[in-house]
Amino acid sequence: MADKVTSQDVAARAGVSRSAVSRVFTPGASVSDATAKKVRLAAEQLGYRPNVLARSLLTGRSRMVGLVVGYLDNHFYPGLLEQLCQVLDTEGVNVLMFLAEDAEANLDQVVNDLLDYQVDGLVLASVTLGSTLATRCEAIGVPVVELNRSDGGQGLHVVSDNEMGGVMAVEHLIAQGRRRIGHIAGWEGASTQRAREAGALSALRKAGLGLYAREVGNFDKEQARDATRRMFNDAEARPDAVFVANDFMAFHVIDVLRYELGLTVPKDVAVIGFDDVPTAAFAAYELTTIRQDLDAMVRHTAELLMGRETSSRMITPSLVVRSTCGAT
Amino acid sequence: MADKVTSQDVAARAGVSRSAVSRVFTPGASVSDATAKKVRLAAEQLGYRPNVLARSLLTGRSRMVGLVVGYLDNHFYPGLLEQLCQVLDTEGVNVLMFLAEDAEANLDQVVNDLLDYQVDGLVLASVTLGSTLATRCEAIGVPVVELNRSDGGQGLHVVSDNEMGGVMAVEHLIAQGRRRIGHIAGWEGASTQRAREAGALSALRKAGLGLYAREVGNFDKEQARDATRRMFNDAEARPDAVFVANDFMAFHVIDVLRYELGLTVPKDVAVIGFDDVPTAAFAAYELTTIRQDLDAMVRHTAELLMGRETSSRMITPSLVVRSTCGAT
DNA sequence: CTGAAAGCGCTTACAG
DNA sequence: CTGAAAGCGCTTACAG
Repeated sequence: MADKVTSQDVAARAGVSRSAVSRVFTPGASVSDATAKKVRLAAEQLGYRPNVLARSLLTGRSRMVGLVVGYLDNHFYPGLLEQLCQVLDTEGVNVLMFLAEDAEANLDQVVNDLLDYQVDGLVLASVTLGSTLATRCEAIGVPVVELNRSDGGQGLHVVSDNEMGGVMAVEHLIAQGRRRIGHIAGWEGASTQRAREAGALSALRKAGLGLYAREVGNFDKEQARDATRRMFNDAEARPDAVFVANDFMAFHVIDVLRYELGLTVPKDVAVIGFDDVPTAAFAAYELTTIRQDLDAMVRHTAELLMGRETSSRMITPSLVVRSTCGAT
Repeated sequence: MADKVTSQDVAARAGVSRSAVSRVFTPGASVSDATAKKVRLAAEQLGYRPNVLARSLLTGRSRMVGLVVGYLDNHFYPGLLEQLCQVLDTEGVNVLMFLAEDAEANLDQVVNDLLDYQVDGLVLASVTLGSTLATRCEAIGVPVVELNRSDGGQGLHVVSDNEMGGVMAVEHLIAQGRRRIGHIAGWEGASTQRAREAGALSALRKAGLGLYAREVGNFDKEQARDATRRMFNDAEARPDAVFVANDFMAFHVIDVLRYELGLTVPKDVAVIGFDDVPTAAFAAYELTTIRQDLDAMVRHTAELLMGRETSSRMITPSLVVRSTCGAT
């Protein structure tokens, strides 16, 4: 194992000081062309690359952002991760990943770990920070942005206008002639869930309707299936439409409706989801859904992290019509 | 913004030296209970946490591993990422993410970036490193393991026995009575593709058959769809089965077969995929496939990174029978 | 433009 | 068990 080559080595070979070497690798520092040339040559020959960690110790900036995400099963999150990596890459910052499986449970532990790495910022996808830690992050000047969650009224958050999305979903169902509209909810602790449902309820109210049925799927595969079974077990009085709180659950809802209960979508029951993950466009589903503008969400998140923006934002979602909500 | 609290601050408050503070936070160092207690109390009160970056400078270990992955659309990779994060977390190491969209193109750049962060190891999921960089990584003692790719005969790699998988796939098709077997290939530059196809061919040969049709889908959604259209455009002479190089393409192949060409799966044509991603189990697909043992792959990768294992490994895949390959 | 010096926050032999 | 000292690899005022 070769010795690590340091700025000292490069300096020696180039016949300059370490300061000079450092300047050559610091954009905007003042070095003569001659010096720069000598240094770059020596660095090249030696295979020298600055140690980012050592630099961070001095500058106080690590050029890393911590991302904590609850789970990756819902393809919304890999998409988010992908976009975030790309956008941050253009800023020269990397993503330090953290999976908080049991979500809120050990989140404080996770965030502390991340903070120990001196991350320049934190993005919490679908998880919410306790106020103690939030205060601490603020104290040490680390911006934390909640993405797709907006519980703490305090901190920064970037979310879709989920309530508007709920309204759009139900209005579409009603426009298609549906009247017996059910809702399969996600985790009720999530602000996204509450807002989506609130929107749905207000659209129903406006139409002089109420929620025809309601079950909780907790954003979980099996629970969504069970919720569907319960909601449709009375063949006489079943809903003619269901607004599912996210696409991930909607696929399972459709599978149960079609392959277990023998119902036809959309003829017997219309289904609408939320997110517009890639699978929603698959011919086997052709899921009508409320699209979250991931691009705008991630872009604003990056601006917040970079400190070029300082306020939370609500992103406007849009209706994507596919075949699962055809007219009766 | 509060001043950062350092080990010096804690030492002062606890009335000990910085060395003592350091030892308290170094597992296995010798400190008296009394000292430890005083230090922990002071640290607690001050909200002190060791700076991992500073520590890394000394120890030469950053406790970060770089992961570069080509894309996340294929759900195989988010799954892999998830498992890797979990397993490495138990070792106290974090994952520094990097997306190499245009794959092999700027990979060297990406790897250099990662190396600048002093990562303790590198895992390349489905991408392959140029030999120059590979040598450099070896020189500086950074293990690099190729996961789900095994081109460089040199370095460490962890892959499924893809050839065996190809054999299993075709043997299953034959056992179901299929004889006109087509193959929709992935990217031919990938070792995984070549091995899977080689296995398929050898199983066909053994049965006295040849490949009935072949098209290239390049592991891409649209290309897979086009490949399917080309392969099935002659209604008289179409294959009665198709082995698709991965599940991600297989879903699109099935969609085209069913919804564009009006064929029935498996009655008209049997389909078998590779990977066993979660969507394969969805009722809308019920895709028969060759499962890669992600758990074993990730576990071995971690062992290699930790230096507890030193040799490459081939993991045995398994056949998962679902309804897309029913008998004729 | 350039170098000597101090210092980022921590760890680790070395004495005691 | 404990502290003083040196040092990890780099950057940044400060003089020149």
